[in-house]
Amino acid sequence: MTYNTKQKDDILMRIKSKDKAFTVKELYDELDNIGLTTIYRFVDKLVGEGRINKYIDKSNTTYYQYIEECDCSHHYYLKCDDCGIMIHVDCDEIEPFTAHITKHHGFIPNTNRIIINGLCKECSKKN
Amino acid sequence: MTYNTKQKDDILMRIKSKDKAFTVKELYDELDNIGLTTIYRFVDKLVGEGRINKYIDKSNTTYYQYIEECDCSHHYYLKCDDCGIMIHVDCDEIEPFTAHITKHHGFIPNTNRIIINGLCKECSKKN
DNA sequence: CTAAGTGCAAAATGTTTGCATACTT
DNA sequence: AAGTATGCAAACATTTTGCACTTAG
Repeated sequence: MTYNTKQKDDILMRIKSKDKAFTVKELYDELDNIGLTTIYRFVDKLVGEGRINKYIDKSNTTYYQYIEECDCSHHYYLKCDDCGIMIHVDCDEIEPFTAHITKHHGFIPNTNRIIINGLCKECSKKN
Repeated sequence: MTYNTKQKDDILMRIKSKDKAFTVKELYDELDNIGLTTIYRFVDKLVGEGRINKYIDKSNTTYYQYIEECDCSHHYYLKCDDCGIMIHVDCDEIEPFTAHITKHHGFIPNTNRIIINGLCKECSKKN
């Protein structure tokens, strides 16, 4: 139903190796012998499967970020509005909050994709 | 330094009247005698000022959403991955969580822009 | 052998820029 | 009057599509 190819392997490996958000163009420049179209199609597929996040910044650039496949259901991301870094956090403190949302607001949070925007330690010092 | 114009008033009023995310095109179609460029420029400015959120969905459409100017520092949004609705919630339960992030992770959450993705009541019933 | 995937070139879409004109202060 | 803002048309960048070809199962 879906075939494994060298291209997909290469793209995914590259994506997994990144510790911060990336653009399609970046990926394209880093990978050899892989067409832009292929990257768009595969990246879209991963977004559809919820394996990577997609977002857009002020300057209208679209970024993607890989979502670690971890067994923990208590993780979230801290994304700095200033430098753009995305910090993966794994801690239980989010539990009471998500539990509250489910119970009182009837909303089921997707714990794989919780992103808290704000200022990271370094950037908050600078300002 | 910055002039008030009918166009800006019209656009802002329209934005404020919306209870869900909107696109630039939508705004353009609803407003009379305002150029697309003007809308892009003004909306970008609001994004820069942190008065509206900008995000992109799977189908590559860019959406904007007005951030209510409320004095409360305990609010957040619940955004449904399925139907796209964005629910504004104002409740204290988020406090311990954001306090934890500040204290233990040295990260200062922007409490105006916390968005929790997941499934709303209606959509979770459907699935 | 068949279904799925690839990649080019072309098309479509969305966004930004240059510039002359109009409006605010 | 001086500094901004507007809006058109053109330029630009990004993303998608059609299609012939290749590859995985």
